[in-house]
Amino acid sequence: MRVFARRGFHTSRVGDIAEEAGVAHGLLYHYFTSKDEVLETVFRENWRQLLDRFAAVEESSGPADEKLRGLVKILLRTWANDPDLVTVMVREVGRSPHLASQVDDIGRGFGVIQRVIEQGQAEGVFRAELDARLASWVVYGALEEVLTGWVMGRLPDGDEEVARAERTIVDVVCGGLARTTLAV
Amino acid sequence: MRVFARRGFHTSRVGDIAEEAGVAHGLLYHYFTSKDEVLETVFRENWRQLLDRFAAVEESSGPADEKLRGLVKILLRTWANDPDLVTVMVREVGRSPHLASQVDDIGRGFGVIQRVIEQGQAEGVFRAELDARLASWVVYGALEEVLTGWVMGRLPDGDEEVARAERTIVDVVCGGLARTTLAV
DNA sequence: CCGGACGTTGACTGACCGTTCAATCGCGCG
DNA sequence: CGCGCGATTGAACGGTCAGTCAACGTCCGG
Repeated sequence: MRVFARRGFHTSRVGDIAEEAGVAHGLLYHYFTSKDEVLETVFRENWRQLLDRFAAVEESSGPADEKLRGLVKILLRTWANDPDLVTVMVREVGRSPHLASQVDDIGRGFGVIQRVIEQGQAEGVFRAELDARLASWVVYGALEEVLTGWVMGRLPDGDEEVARAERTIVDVVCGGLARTTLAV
Repeated sequence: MRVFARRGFHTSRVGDIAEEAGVAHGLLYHYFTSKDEVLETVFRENWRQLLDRFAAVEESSGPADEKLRGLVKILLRTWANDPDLVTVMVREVGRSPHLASQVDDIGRGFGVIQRVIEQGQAEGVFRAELDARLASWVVYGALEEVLTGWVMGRLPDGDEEVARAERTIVDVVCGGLARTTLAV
């Protein structure tokens, strides 16, 4: 019943959504009260999955930098699996006046990143003088921008590219947070 | 004549823009052929300024990490000076089907960052094994996300905050790119 | 075979908004 | 003073689109 959503951007009209789903647009209003609710549902459902995977990484044992790598992987792999979905999430999520619940959910994502960073600081792996909250935004921003680049077709796509991006982001971010980096 | 633009987001209606400018909405069409052209003009004009300042930094003498710090400063200071403008740039620039010229201009911005990074690699200040192009996206993404956080009111604003953000971003980014980071 | 409950449809509506344009203003020049 | 022309206005238009609703199909239980 939500199959229709995982394809396509949500800048589209109600008619498009319905067509994608193979039903008349009127039918949408039996399941959702408004177009916005469709988007919200899709977003929430998928973001929740992402949060679950984030939580799993956070709760796993291991050093903070490995966890951070795990978080990066999750986001990039999601892209590889379902570009259209990522398009929606990245483009619509950072958007304007959305419901408080969505903001909360997004905040939870940042919270995970922030806590991992703080853990790293406590362990002495990451520099303690950095503002963990800001750093989490930096990390997320880096990820989102690369995803956006793919979505917009302005960065080359492909499996190797995803792997390369994963390496680059992890290197920069972990290196930047790290208390010490060995010269190569 | 463009005073009207530096206030407010461009998700607004033509009427709003005109009202902001203190003229009747019909008058807009003596100066611009369409609403989109207004946006494009505002964007181009301001982005050009930003590019000029970027270029100045790039051409200045000095180590790459200092230049990078300079670029970060430019973007964050722009925010401090004119939040509304940044709102427009950040929110509308990453957007979908815009003119090729705009894409080119944006690309030029990334180009500057990329070249500074490459310079750093050539100088041995930055790790050479990183993909400079991807890294430039990472850097820009980090900046944009923090700006977005301010725009959305989800990160605390204020002069000290801007300064703190500048430090955090520079630390993470330069540290991450750096060949060696000294333990603190 | 009937009835009604539920799923489904798509023509229709009402509002919004970008764009047009005929009418008006006001300023400078002869 | 008055003519003319660019600047300016805002009512009207047309298209688009989210949301409504009355009608129709289908399926099942009695």
